[in-house]
Amino acid sequence: MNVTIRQLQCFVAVARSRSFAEASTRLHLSQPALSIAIRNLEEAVGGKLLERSTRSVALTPEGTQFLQVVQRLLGDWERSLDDVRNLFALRRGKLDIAAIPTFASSLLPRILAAYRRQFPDINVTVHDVITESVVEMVRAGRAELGVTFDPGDAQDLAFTPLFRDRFVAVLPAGHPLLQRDSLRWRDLARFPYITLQRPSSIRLLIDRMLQERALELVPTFEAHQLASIGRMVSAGLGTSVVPALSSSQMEEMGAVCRAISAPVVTRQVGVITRRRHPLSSAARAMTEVIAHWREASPAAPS
Amino acid sequence: MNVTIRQLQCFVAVARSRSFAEASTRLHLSQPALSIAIRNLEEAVGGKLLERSTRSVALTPEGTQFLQVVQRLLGDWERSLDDVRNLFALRRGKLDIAAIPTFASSLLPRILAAYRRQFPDINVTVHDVITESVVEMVRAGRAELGVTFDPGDAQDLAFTPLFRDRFVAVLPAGHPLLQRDSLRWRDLARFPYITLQRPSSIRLLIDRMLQERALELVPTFEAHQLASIGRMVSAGLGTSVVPALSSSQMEEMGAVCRAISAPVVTRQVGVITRRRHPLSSAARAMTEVIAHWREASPAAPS
DNA sequence: CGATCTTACGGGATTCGTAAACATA
DNA sequence: TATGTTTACGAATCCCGTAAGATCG
Repeated sequence: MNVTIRQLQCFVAVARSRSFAEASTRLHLSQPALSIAIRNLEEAVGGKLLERSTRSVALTPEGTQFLQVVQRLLGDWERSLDDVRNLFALRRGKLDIAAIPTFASSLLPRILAAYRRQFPDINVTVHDVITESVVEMVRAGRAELGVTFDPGDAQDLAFTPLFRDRFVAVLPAGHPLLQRDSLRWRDLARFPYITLQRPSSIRLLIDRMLQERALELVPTFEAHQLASIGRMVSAGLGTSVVPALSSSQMEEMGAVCRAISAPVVTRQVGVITRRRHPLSSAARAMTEVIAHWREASPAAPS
Repeated sequence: MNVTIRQLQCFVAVARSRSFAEASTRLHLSQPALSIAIRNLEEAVGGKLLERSTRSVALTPEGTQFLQVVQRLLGDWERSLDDVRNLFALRRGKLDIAAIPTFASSLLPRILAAYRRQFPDINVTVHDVITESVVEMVRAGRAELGVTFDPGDAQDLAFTPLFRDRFVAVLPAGHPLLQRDSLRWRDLARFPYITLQRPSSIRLLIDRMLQERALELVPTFEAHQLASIGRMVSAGLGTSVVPALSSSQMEEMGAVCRAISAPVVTRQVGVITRRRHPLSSAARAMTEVIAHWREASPAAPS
């Protein structure tokens, strides 16, 4: 004795047109089928909702009251169904992405533009935060996708590699080392060295590498932001090493970047998501846009 | 591709227990049937609502949002269904009755008591108003039932007779006419006569009768209310003629009633309802209580 | 008598339950 | 391997449409 949404729609249609015949055509249903639908509904609610003679159809008082609430319910239902369908059809929705600043300010804008072209009605929020915060936000579910370095040991996170980001030297314009196309780490040791403060993940990575190779670069200046470093370098305070992702940002500030060989230090950049937490359609679409972009430019960073 | 209320209940059950197996027992359904129900629902909304592996069931972001609205919708639906069922089962509801004051203050209270014993949760409002207002209120739908005289010519009203109400003479205690058990109209002509003011329907009925019989009763006093007449009579100001329905009221005030013969003047009292406007269950139950009461006391008024 | 709702009945689709296959921790 | 979901399939149920019947204006 289960009531069906269709039965409610039938009831509303008959109540509105005050005629079984007219309502049945409007519902694309035969008259007898409509009769039975109403009968079953009345059986389910325990009484007559419509008083019908061969020449007239009238709502009972109970039917009048029921009609009000059913109309509201059906309206709510239609709207809800539409909402969730729009969500799946990517005609609506929102997406939170956390990304390290170097990525957020270099490659991400173009990806966002492509995404927006394809899904103009999805609201994307970018959180450009430090590596640790990217991981934390994805873990907490405050961002569905995160772009950062391989977290490696995280059991609850899935990592999809995008590319390897190399470290490059940054030098002020006119610096003597710029005579050469390619530098080695030890070349930098002869000049004042500017670096990010701990506990930046970039700083940690470089320190660990230097220690392993028994190299030494004594920081003369330290800063929090890559932008600050770029300004300090271009002001001639010294040299630095930054991810290639940020080289265009550096050069905008008047500094010059050079690849470093011997050894080539890279870090794996990719997309992290929560394991056992399915993605929204909007997020899945974003991963696909990213994958497509990655495919189109395999050697992504300059 | 029609969504069923059952499917929504299935979805909520699975989402709550995060297990198809547990939900299926709770829904009194086999596991496969539940699987298929969810699959069909997902097909209808256009995407996955639940991400399921053999060891875990998790809501997708769209599923999470959908769950919220579906829970609210189902709650509203259950409540609405309960409401209308209670209405039909006479466990809730309201009923407006319009009745002429003579009936409202004499026989109606006992009927209301019987009704309330049987349906204690139905809220009954009694409108004791003059005859014309009874008809008007029923016509306007402000009262489902009306107790009054036979309206006769009304096309849009149905009249169910209850009993014939006779007119009786009212006299002060110790009045000479009280020597006799039964009076005639012309006996009253020798005494001061108190009557209701026009256009009371009682007054009109009596006037018409008197005119037809070529009798004459000149009013010495006129009043609006039967209660006033009772007081005036018991104060010895004169005699009057009132419906037998109000005789107990008269006698409470110290007046004495006597039947009038030659001729016996009666009026048909009954229940009026709107034609082509079905009654609520509460109103139908009231008509049945009234009919039952009528059957139990065929010669209702004293 | 005519328009309209209801009942009767056969066909088709949907849904259900049992049993087997499948997948992951 | 063991638990839990999905697929396969036969059976029951439900729903629909056509045709005949009933009823009120």
